[in-house]
Amino acid sequence: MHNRCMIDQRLTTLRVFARCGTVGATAELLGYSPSAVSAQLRELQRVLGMQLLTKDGRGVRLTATGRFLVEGSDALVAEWESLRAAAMEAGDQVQSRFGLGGFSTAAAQLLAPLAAALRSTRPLLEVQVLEADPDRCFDLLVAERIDLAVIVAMQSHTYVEDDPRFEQTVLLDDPLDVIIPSDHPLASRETVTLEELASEPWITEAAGSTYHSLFTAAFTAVGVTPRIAHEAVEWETQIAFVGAGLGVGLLPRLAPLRSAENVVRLRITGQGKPARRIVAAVRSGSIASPLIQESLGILQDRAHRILTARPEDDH
Amino acid sequence: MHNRCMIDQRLTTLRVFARCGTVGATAELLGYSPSAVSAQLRELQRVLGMQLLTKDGRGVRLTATGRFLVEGSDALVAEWESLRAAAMEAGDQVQSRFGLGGFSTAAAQLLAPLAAALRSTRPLLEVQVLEADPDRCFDLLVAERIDLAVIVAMQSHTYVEDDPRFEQTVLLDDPLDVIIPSDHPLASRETVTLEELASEPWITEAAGSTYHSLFTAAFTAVGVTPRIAHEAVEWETQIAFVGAGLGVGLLPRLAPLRSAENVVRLRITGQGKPARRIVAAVRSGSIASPLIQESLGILQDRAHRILTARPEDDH
DNA sequence: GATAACAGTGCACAATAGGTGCATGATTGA
DNA sequence: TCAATCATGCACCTATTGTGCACTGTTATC
Repeated sequence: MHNRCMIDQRLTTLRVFARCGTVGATAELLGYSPSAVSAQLRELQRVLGMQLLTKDGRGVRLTATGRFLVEGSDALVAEWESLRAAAMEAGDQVQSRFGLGGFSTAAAQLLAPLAAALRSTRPLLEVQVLEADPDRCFDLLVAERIDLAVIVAMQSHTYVEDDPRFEQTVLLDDPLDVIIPSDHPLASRETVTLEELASEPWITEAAGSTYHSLFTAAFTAVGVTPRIAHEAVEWETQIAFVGAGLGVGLLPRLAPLRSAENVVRLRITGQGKPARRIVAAVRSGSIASPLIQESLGILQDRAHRILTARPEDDH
Repeated sequence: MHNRCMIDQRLTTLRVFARCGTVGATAELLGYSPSAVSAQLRELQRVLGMQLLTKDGRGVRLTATGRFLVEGSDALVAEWESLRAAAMEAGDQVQSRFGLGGFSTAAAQLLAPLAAALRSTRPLLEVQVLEADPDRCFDLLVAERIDLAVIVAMQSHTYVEDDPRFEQTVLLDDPLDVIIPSDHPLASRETVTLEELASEPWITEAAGSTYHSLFTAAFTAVGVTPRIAHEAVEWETQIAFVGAGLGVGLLPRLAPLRSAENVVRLRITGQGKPARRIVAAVRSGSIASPLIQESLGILQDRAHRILTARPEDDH
């Protein structure tokens, strides 16, 4: 795998390790074997004459020096990205490989169209789309496997909003709609408020999942405590539950209802208009790249079109 | 040759090429064969998807993009150097290899003592000294063959004083002394002025050489036009000429007279006290490194001792 | 204008850096 | 105590990368 980055692969490996914490996970992310990662890190220490790692239980851990180096290298990587982007623009050059990453609905609704659009505007570009959850997207960005990620803005243990390694752009606030069985009394309505559904049995994701906190936030915003009846992992499952009359649920507008039987989607009105914020993330420095800029434009255009589409247009 | 730099070798090659202008010279400087350099540059272009070089006559030349990339990479390299230096300090680590470069007298009078001092204070450090003229020293710095260079501050075609790639520290102003035959009427004097020697036949380096401009500058400062009788390339030759009674000459204090027969060294007094400025140069960013700092200290100490030594102490 | 010198590149071949897979050792939790 | 989890060392292998030489195109010299 040829590296188009000018920063030594071993340093990149160290940076990925800093995110992953274990040699094994680092290897998996970079597409190496654990021994290769181990050897790379050992070699890096030898070459730099620094001790970067120490044994820690059955694993290894960064030393203070190692952490220092990783943190300092953020600026280095950003500098390179920015230089490459500027050189691209200055020379009117074409990028050859472009990696995109995003979580399920984003991949389907935003990245797939983007890839298609880029294929027509830049036939020479080799676009690769990887479906991955937000956390992994950041890992993939650091590992240089992808160049642009579409994620749900949400704090998680491995990610903070103002991480200097990434630059982020808001694409859209994806509103949450309500899905209810088509034989529900409110099914003929155009819109509904959360208060009106306060006593319904709700279907949501498992507590602790990424979207669960979004779910609870939506209700606390309007001062309602929903009764959680069922849990589902995928939207399809949740839709099926609703279709079976087990309860009602929240579905992001981006998630398509497709030809789901017995389920209708209603927009939420009232003070609490829950939404999930969807942002694009790139490595710091690369945002000025023309390819990134074009991609962000296409994504935002697509996002706008989705937001302004009529509720029935579910495809 | 393991690279302790985290910047891709191919980019370093491009940077060296930018200084050398030809593939062959680049290869020589980096210790590669021309084909290897050619292949590296081709590969770099492929990987980055940029055209960096164009044919130019029987050689190749950087494109605008290439120049842009090289210039931009200066900051990148400096950033890395600075990061490495900081990590070294933070982790109290020992550097393993340390390359020194300098022109003849500097190598003998300053670098050799420095290397000796470092060998005792840091036994693990592998010190390498390369004698090279100032121009080549800068090439060697860029090529990462050396880490510190001692040069005579003087404009030349490939070097400008405020090159962002280098950081420079004045070590000493090496005064030029006069050397005259010991049977010369003025030989018993302690000091002399240039005016007193205005009518003597002078021995200097060939016109166009690095030191010739220094020579003429010394005389124009006091409004005297010397009569140049002979030309020599090495100090030893010049001293022999003076010893043979062919004329008088200027000799930097750093250059030792050793056991030269029939020659005495006199200090110059009066308004025109010619000197050559000797500076240490390092890659930008690395100046904060403890090793560099220690070395600069030793060099300056040594320089001070040379300046304050009595004139007779010539060894 | 012929010819020699020079600069860069392509190709066959060789060296070696670097990756894989497995076995091993060390540590933690059940 | 045993199984699970991690890192690492080793033997082996791959493929990246460098070398040497031949070849082409360009410039300078006579």
